[in-house]
Amino acid sequence: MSNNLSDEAIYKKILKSIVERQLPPGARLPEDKLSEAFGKSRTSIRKVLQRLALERIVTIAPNKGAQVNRPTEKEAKEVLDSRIMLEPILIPDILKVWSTSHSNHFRKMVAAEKKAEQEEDQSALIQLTAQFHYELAQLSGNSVMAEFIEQLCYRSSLIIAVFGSRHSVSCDCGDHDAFIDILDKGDHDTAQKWMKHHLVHIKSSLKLATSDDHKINFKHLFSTMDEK
Amino acid sequence: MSNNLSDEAIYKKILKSIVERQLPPGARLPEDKLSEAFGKSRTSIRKVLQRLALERIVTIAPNKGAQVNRPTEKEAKEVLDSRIMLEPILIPDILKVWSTSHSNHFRKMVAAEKKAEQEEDQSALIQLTAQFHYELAQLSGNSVMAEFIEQLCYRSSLIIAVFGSRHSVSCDCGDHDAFIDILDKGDHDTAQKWMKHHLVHIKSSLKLATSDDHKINFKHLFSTMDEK
DNA sequence: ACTATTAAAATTGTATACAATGTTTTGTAG
DNA sequence: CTACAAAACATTGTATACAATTTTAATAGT
Repeated sequence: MSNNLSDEAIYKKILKSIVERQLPPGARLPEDKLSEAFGKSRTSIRKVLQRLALERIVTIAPNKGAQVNRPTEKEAKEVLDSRIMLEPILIPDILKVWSTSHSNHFRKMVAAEKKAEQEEDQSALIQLTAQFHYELAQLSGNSVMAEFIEQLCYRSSLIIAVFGSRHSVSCDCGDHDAFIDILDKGDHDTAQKWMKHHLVHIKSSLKLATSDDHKINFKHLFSTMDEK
Repeated sequence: MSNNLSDEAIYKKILKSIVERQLPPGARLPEDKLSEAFGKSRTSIRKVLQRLALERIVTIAPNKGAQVNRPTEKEAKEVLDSRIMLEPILIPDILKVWSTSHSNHFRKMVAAEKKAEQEEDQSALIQLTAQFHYELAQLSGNSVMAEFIEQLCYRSSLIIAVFGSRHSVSCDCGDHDAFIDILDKGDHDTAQKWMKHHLVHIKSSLKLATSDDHKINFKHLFSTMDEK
């Protein structure tokens, strides 16, 4: 493998592999192996892993090293709730700069999403779906907010990997086209409502335990198990 | 100095010094000196500095090392705009859990703010003002949002250090008392409006250059300078 | 065959060494 | 005295060494 990668390049490669689930939640990330794989010393790798840990993509346990973060239900709920709060607010600022060239750009992205869906290229689909959301956020002109949302999108990818049903991803993209239509019309209110519904839909597609599930009924569980 | 500090403890000490302006924007943070001061190797110090850099408290220029971030006007505007967008949204969730004990806790904090103001303890005042905002955010129950706001509060401290007028901080705290009254009444709408106004007021107290200032009129500048 | 204990291997935590780069000082010429 | 050049110094970048810890494997006893 190419031997002359910057820390930033290594960061992006690892992040991509995680977001696209080549490295699934729970996967261990030993410094040695990564060091060897990228042809750089452990020092550089540690730096990258620590960054990923601060971004909550990876967890580092003392003396046990890094592994891909396996989000809890609490985290899943909080991240999705955050997106539901934030992404709609940015729409007025997005519409202020929205132009035909933006419209074309995002339509191309949706086309790529559909292609990935048809070809069952899960990796590309996940990547493109997240990209749609954070590139949109960038249009708001507030890079502080945009970066925060970008981070939430990456975290969402992990959340869907853990709690998503089989349709959590693909359901998602079919709608993006309709959303661009709304933006083209310049309809603030409808666009905000659409975005909120879109994200609520993603959240509700997650298999989050209801409060009842916390008290597992062992009697019921084991009385029915010997039937199969 | 005590020799057995964890990385987290070092992080907090440096952050505190920056937020309270013992280390002002632009101050250099040489690894050697910090290493010596904390009695730990450069490795630990670097880790802490890199974390602070990701949080935008510090900037690291390649081969030049770390210095306390000196926010640009763009950054100042974006951080304050973000707070104006976010902090009011959390108020409904805060009110859901708001209780007498919370009320008492925050009133104590305001009392401490007033005391710091009287005693002209600038450091304590800055710290308490930020704390008021992010402890409030924590009450929302969404720790993802709360952490983000905490970070924005720390960054705001740097922004006020650079662009603040002399009253940017003290003006700020006189009002916090009135805000608790509103929360006690449980008035969603007024509380949200108050918070928005409060933050807009802080933003407008900053000495941000207007667009005209970008083209400096040197002729005018130097023709009037010899008068004094 | 199974568990507990111990030894071996692998992995992370921390310090340090040295190279690469940047900054300051010193010295010299004009 | 100033401007420029060169050397001395200081600082960061990266790799590596070794200690501390965890994980895995092997062994012994029931």
